[in-house]
Amino acid sequence: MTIDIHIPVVKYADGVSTRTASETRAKILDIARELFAIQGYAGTSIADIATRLGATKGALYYHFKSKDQILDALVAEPAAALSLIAERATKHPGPPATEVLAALIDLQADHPASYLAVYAGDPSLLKEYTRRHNFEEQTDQIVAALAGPQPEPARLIRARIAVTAVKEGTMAALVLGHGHLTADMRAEILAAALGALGGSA
Amino acid sequence: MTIDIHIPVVKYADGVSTRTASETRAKILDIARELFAIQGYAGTSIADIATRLGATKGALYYHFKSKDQILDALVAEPAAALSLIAERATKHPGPPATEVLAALIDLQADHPASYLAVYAGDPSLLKEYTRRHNFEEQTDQIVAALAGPQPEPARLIRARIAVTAVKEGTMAALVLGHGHLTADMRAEILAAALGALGGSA
DNA sequence: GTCTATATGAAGATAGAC
DNA sequence: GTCTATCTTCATATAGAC
Repeated sequence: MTIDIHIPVVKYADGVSTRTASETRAKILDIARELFAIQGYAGTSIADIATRLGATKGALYYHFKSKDQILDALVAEPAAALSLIAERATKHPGPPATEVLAALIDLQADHPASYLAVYAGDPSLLKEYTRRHNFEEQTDQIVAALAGPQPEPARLIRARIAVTAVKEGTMAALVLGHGHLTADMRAEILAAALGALGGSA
Repeated sequence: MTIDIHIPVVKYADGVSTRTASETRAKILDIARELFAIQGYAGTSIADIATRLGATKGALYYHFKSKDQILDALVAEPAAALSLIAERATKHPGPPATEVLAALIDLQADHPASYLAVYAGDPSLLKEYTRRHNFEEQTDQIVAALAGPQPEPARLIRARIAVTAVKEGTMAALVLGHGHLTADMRAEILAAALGALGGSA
């Protein structure tokens, strides 16, 4: 899950040599992603991140104004993607389940660590983040779309299970595959989710 | 999810009338269960719990020596039950999947809120609690037992999805049913999980 | 059993030197 | 861009009166 980044030393006109701010920023986000996933958002301190960065809190605050901002930066991209999936799923009357579930798999595969931390359900993160964005509602929309119009409770449950299945399955597959998701695995996860969703689709 | 408890006023020989310690203790655990589930372990303070209790932190510390102890008390029972399921699943060479998954459903239905908080994967809680107990290993054992001997990666993934399916499905069903799990729903969840698990069982 | 008051420490955040 | 030093807030936990 850790990404090796080659850090170039940049020469400025005035002769100051240093790592670029954007490189450091990216590194901070990598560390935060991992720690939030392991310890949760509330369970991770700025000091934790700074230590792993090999720097001090002061340095970190040069790059981010607050802990919230780190979270925002981390979550922004996958949040937008999830929002798009929810929107599409809701718009069309009966979107093929296969399509929606596949989109969820690909979303998570594209943003493994941050998606994991966000979507895996860290309560402290959800609580903090829901003040501005809205994950649960988007998930609910996707579940509702999968369940179809006027669903029985049983159908709703199965839809929710299917969504969770792609989440857990993709996460597990990424772990087994050291960060890479094979086409075979993707198909397998999709099949399992559809198996859970059951009849009609 | 909140349980209405009738609080008896106890008359002691010396004339002191008060709520019994065990009643208050139980109430504290109820509140902690709920808050931990919503905000996470790290995201919930002793003050939060005391406020909801309508008492002060000092009073709370009379009943529990530390925040850790509240967690321990909360988790002890479902943890023991999960441990038993894992043990049984591992012992018998090829335990019927239906049996194992049903046991998981019933476990969660019997301990909804605390099981939810424990098992739903609050990272801060996991981190804190894994120092003494071991949930992930037990889950892994159950997954391995479901997958069978020398499983392909795909089979492992499906087994993990099946376990997650009963977790999520039961939780969703309990929410829909206001805390009660009907036999129909139980069967539906089991079917969905088996559908995700796929061939052979 | 519950209260008030307080000790102690950790965490988020800022100021200003280098 | 990074450091040290410091401020502030909030959390866990304790002490002792009632």
